[in-house]
Amino acid sequence: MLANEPLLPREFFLLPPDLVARRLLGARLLRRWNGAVLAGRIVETEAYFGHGDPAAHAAAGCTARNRVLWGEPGHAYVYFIYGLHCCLNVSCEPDGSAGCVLLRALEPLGGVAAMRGLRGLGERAAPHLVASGPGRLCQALAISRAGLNGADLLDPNGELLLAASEAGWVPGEVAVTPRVGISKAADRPLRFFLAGNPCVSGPRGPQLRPA
DNA sequence: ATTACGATCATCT
DNA sequence: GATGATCGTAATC
Repeated sequence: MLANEPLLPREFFLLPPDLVARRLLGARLLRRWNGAVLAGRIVETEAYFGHGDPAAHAAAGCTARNRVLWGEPGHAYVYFIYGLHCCLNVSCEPDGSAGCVLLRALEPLGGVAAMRGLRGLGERAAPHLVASGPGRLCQALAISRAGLNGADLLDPNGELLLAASEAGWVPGEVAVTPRVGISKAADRPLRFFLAGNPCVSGPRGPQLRPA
């Protein structure tokens, strides 16, 4: 059951988004769906700051779309983009600050057949096609704005939550690059991923120094 | 391997 | 009215 998983503590998300993004690598995202549990390891993240970050949605100030960013940390900010995709963020920083972390890719761990189905992939599709990329991640876990935007990811009874990595799991090297797909502040090194993991999306280099 | 483009719509100017 | 934290397909090198 999901309720037995060791969830991340709320304090984990009080830190600035770059630190949270870095530390979220290796953690697991769990989704209760249709009586099954879909699970994946977070292998790629991006940090967006609540202040001084023109690429962040929070730069527009508090609006109807992004208001969850200003609330309690550890909640889901889900938004619709390019007319057909959703992206999932985790709010961080204390109440009143709007930092967040975009979850960009998962390594599938459980419920993989269901995830392939949600993605419209064949049974033989490679794992790295299942949830690598923010839009693919949401499709693979049946995450949409309706229902999950604003959800508390630290509620053991919730449908979507963040669990610690397995006991004994050891993170490998972390790589850092500029963020993907943005036009403003495109030079800041705020994308983090597990070096060498095949489920990472997008460019894998050149890498900057590990944090 | 790399580049280009269309899909499609909520949100903001 | 323009833009966008993307993806899949197609074309070209």
